[in-house]
Amino acid sequence: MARDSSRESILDRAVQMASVQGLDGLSIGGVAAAVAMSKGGICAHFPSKASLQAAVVERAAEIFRGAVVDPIFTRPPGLERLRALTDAWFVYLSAETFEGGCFFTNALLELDNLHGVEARGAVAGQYGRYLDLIERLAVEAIARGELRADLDPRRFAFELLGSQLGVLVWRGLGKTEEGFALARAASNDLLARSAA
Amino acid sequence: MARDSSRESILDRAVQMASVQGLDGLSIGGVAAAVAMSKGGICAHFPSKASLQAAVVERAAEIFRGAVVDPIFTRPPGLERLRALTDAWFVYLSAETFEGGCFFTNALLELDNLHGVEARGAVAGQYGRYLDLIERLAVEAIARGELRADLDPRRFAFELLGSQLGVLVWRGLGKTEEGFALARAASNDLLARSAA
DNA sequence: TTGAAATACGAACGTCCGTTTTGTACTATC
DNA sequence: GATAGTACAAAACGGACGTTCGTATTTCAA
Repeated sequence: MARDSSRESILDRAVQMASVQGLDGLSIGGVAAAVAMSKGGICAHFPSKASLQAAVVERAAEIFRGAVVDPIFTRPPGLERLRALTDAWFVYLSAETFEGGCFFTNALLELDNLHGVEARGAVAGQYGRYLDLIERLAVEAIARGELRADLDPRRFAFELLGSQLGVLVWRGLGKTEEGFALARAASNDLLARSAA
Repeated sequence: MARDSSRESILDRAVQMASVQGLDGLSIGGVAAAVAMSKGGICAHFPSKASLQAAVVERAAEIFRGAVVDPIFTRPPGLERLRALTDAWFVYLSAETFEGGCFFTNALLELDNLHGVEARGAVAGQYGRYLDLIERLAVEAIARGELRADLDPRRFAFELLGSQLGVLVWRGLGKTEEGFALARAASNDLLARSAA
């Protein structure tokens, strides 16, 4: 098997497993069994577990960007692009892009106290970029006069994220559909009362 | 050492460790070292890891009730009691009642895909009870005419929880104080626009 | 003082972990 | 067709895991 395709297939599987078991709970032996390889074969591509974790976070970021971030830039800037982001996130979750739900929220809350895991910084960095993106979209919508001028874009991002986090909790309770309904209602309400 | 005091000291330490490392990441050897006992000594009190996890969840629930739930019933029912709950939750988190943040949110998102862990149901049950409590407090406030009659108490609980979840994410990003400020603002805004 | 129960230690079991080393197919180049 | 290099398997390493068991210590009642 060609080097790159093998590496990619390992990574794709490892990302899914990490989203379920956690980034720290990921095991080389488990990944090896899942892709029908030996542990040694995995270690040939990733010299250490930490390097595998780092590559998994980077791959998960690519998947997230491809599913949620990149598509919205085909839409016109401002409120419409902001709405596209919220829609894309709900699709991203309901489509089970990651088997374990939201890879980055899981990883952030798993690792936030584990100072020994190298990938922790990368996860926090990706998460921060996502929140900055929401904030930036809000700023654009304000500048275009589509959202209230006195709106705090940081708080807007906080509240929008809150709806998404709520879905994840409802999902953990086995009430995913109710969670989506509540989150859509909350998001729409947030946008409505933020409108200029 | 007396049986009960030993068991309690093991549990108290195990709860803190589980809030940091995760309920699944908890190890008997680690707990043993933390309380300066042998692994065998731990196993004498908890015949299996699953039984330790179950006891940890139950102990964590007691701690949570003691810190957040019970105190609010000294306040008059309705809006005041509801405000007391939000305040108590912020204190509960900022006081690091659990070293790892919010034990139950961590555990819920850790275990929601791990169907093999027995404690998963107990965690979800406790979480559901908390959300039901918020909803019930909202219903009472509505009945007393303090919150809008057309308010959906379930959505109110969803949005209030969203603020609390947001703090946990901000905490994971190393911006705990900003998270508290945003959450307080969001919670106050939620209460203001829900007022009758 | 003796006997029994409670309590915890310490060693060992088998399994899985991450990692390293060795062996072996295949592939491409000369 | 010999050679070099890649891609992976297989096995072994020390260590940590959960669990079990035998034994020592303590506690208390008879």
